Amino acid sequence: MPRPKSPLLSRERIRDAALELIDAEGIGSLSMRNLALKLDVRAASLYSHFPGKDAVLDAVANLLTRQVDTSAFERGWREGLETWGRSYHAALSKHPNAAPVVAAGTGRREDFLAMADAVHGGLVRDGWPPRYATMIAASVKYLVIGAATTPFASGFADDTRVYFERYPNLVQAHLIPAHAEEIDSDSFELALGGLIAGLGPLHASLAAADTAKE
Amino acid sequence: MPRPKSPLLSRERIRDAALELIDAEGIGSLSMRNLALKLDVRAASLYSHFPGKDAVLDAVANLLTRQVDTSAFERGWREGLETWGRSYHAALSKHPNAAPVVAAGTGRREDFLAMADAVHGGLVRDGWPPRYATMIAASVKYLVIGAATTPFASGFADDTRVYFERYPNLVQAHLIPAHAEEIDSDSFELALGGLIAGLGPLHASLAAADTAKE
DNA sequence: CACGCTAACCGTACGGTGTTAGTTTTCACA
DNA sequence: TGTGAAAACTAACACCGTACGGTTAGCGTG
Repeated sequence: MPRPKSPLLSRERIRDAALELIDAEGIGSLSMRNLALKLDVRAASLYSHFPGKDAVLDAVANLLTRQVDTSAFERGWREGLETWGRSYHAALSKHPNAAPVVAAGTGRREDFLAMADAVHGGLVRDGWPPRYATMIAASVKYLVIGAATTPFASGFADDTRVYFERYPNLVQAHLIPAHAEEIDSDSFELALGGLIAGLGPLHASLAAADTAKE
Repeated sequence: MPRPKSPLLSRERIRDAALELIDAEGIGSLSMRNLALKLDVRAASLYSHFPGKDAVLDAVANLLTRQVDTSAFERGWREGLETWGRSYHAALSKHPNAAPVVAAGTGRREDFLAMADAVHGGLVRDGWPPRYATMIAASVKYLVIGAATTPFASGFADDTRVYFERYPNLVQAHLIPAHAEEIDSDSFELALGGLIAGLGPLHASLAAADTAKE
């Protein structure tokens, strides 16, 4: 089949199908042939819309990144960080199989940079020195990426009894795979809350030093 | 060549060569053929020592995991978490290309479970309820994995000027790629310190509640 | 000592991967 | 009305993980 009367594909259709495939069957079964199959098309046709597989994955990552909310810095750095971290975490939790895609190549992707820029600006506007803003944004990103790519739920889900006999300390809390997802979100909340609480005194002391200087 | 007089390969030699290859050329160029080439051998021979590529990667991950220090919980949960987090972070920082390998399949690998068990035990022994121990261990793991898999340094190293014009807030702190590595380790330290500081009051209040109960 | 089994290497091949080249047809525009 | 770009195709390349079978060295046992 040569060029069709109306286009069968578009960047959006391809990108959405890729995300669906990743969600449904995992990143391992996202191949160009497989993706094309889902779109009733041959693999080579995809290259009319994307330069390669990496570009398709970038589009997926950008789609997810764009769902992140960086608007709350207007209400202060704590609110900003909390909202940013939570929405970032939520966006990745909705698509756990796609999390590694988002984690890869963060520094190169357009929409990630826009997000990072907004966060950095929000922190600096509320009194954090630029260098600290960089480090704090990185810290929260670490939490989000770590939580999304190595969730508790992805760990010991099956046949717990077998190997847990050898790890007596783990048995206590981990015997309930059903609660794994809850543990994941609670852990992230604890970490984010703890980090923000821990940064409070630092912010205060930096502000005091700033005032003393004037 | 049939069976040689003295074995050319061993699990250790293969595992070490794999790590060297990952360090030198990235995980993308670790193929069974490539690995065999480095060992002056054909790819099929590797299957006499490992059931498959995944097993080789597991061996690499276990090797790195075994370098992590979980002994400091004897001196309290703060010392324990700090030492654990730092040594974990250091082990992965020494092999940044291998970090995703360690991040994958944490809940299934033998040596990771042993580490998790030690950490969980250390936290519980110092007064954290099991459920909190689980969440705190997960939090620090998030930081380590996040920092190792999406380091600042892996981001915008090249051609900064080009795209940074569009992200005014980022320009401030990021123009010095040479400092990227320093920013990475400082960010991790800030996050770990902040998290531990933030957890202090929680530990105190839990201990108080525990005392009140008795 | 001789037998036979297993271990460790090899060559080959199968199905799957990302990607490219070249072909055909349709659409949009000069 | 012609022309070139766009969007689909078929076919092929190089590479991947891995399975199969063949060959021989080493070792335990009668």
